[in-house]
Amino acid sequence: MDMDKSWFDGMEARIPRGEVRTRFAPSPTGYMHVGNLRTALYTYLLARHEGGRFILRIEDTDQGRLVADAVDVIYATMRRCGLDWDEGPDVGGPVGPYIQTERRALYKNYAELLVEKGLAYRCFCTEERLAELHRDDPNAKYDRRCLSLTPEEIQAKLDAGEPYVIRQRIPEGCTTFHDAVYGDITVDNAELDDQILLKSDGLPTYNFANVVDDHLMGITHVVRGAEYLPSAPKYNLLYQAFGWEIPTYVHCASVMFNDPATGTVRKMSKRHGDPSYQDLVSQGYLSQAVVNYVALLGWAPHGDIAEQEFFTMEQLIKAFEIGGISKSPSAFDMDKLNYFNATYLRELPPEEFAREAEPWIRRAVKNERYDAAAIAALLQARCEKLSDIPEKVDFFDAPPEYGADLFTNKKSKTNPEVSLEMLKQAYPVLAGLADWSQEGIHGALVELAERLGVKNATLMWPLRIAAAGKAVTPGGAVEICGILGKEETLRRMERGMAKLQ
RNA sequence: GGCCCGGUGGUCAAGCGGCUAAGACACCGCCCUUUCACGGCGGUAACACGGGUUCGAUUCCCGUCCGGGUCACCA
Repeated sequence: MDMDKSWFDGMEARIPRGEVRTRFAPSPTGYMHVGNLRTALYTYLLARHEGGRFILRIEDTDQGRLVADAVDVIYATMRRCGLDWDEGPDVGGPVGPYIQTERRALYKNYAELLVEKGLAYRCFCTEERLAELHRDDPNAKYDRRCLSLTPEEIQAKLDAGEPYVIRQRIPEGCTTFHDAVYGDITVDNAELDDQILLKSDGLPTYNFANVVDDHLMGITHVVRGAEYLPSAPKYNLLYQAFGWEIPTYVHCASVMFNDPATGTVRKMSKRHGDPSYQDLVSQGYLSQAVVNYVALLGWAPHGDIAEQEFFTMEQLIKAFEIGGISKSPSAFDMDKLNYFNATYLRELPPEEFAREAEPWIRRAVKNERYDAAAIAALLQARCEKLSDIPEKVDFFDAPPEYGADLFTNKKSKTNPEVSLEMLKQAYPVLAGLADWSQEGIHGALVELAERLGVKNATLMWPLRIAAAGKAVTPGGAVEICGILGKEETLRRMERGMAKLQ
């Protein structure tokens, strides 16, 4: 079993030292969970805060779950969120390749190394036998049958071409694992299974690939979800087996989903239809808003900025500290995301908001005569997300059928009779108006209201109802009429008056 | 079920032995107003429970309860 170990020295020599290095290591599933996004963000922020490097690694060792173009989804998501990486599959780097399937020979070498040291062993048990074991006792761990195979028996099976996996031999005793957020966690090794390191297809399991890659890539801080906490002690055992330095682990509590429909809270999952990052974007949420909100889900700033909620990426980088990460799970709250999104939307320069809003406006307003930018101006303070838009502006193209009862509004002191009178008075004024700008319309109407001795609302309400046919509209009578144009406004007023005759 | 982790208002959360226990979202009220929003002002609402430790516990320890996570040739 003499093997050439020159590869080992070669790999070890490439490991970068002396800088903080973090990595985001998603598996390409085709979408990004909000929880994953948060992990990516924290990982990124930690590296940037420390002036270190942020690495992207693709964990595609599950051949049964390959999804086409999934890597592109990861790239696109991270770019849109402002998470730029220093090393990765596309940009390369000193410790590549950065895709696990392109590193397969490596894992095998390292697994064999452990076998040689007596810290791992080949297991020829079939999946059927393992299933049987499990059937007898659902909680059963592997019974180590293959641990007692003699060298001759092993060689014979190897020669016969029997498939096998490589398992780590878990020693007796207890293992204490240290986490930067949770502190020391100790478990009895008896709780741990002789975990599989190398699968029978020659690819590594997640746990093994993680340790090997994190080591070889010089990762100093591993940020990941708290769902990995129970298996974390196994990592120590692996690092110890290799004699490698253990990186700093930073576990983050999971993101739960607060479902307003059912009023229940549960772990966020695609399966339940909980929104992924892509879903949010397609619903008209801004990436910066999502990133800002998600940053605060499980982390809080400290010191004199403890009350700050709105952060640019630069500010997050400056403020981010491991000490601010919380230990308890937090619920993703749509209401709060809406608040963040609405705020970001409102703070956009009007032209930029108009650009974002136009496609959504045009879903409902096909008539090009109606100016999208003018409509957008009405919308900016009135929507929480872009997808709110179409239903708010549908009346421009098609005023709905409405009843005369809409003309009654107590606060505006209107009823059908008053409304008819107001429309009759306003009609000639507007018909004769030369300046059909919002200023012009506003001036003429305010003047008319004064002349008639009624409050502005008494005149404006019936006009707005006639123009839009809806009780609630973005913008008031002046703005709506301005966009509709004189001709269409007068036509709708006629229709309104007809209803009131 | 075993093991691991957690528990401040409905939600996100500050607090890290001594506070009238911040702030934000949501909710309610008032103001502004050309409907609705935006904006401004104000309000309701919390330390899961029981033992310790201490002059003093939301803060430290233990138990209970509750919640979550994890027990794959998936990551």
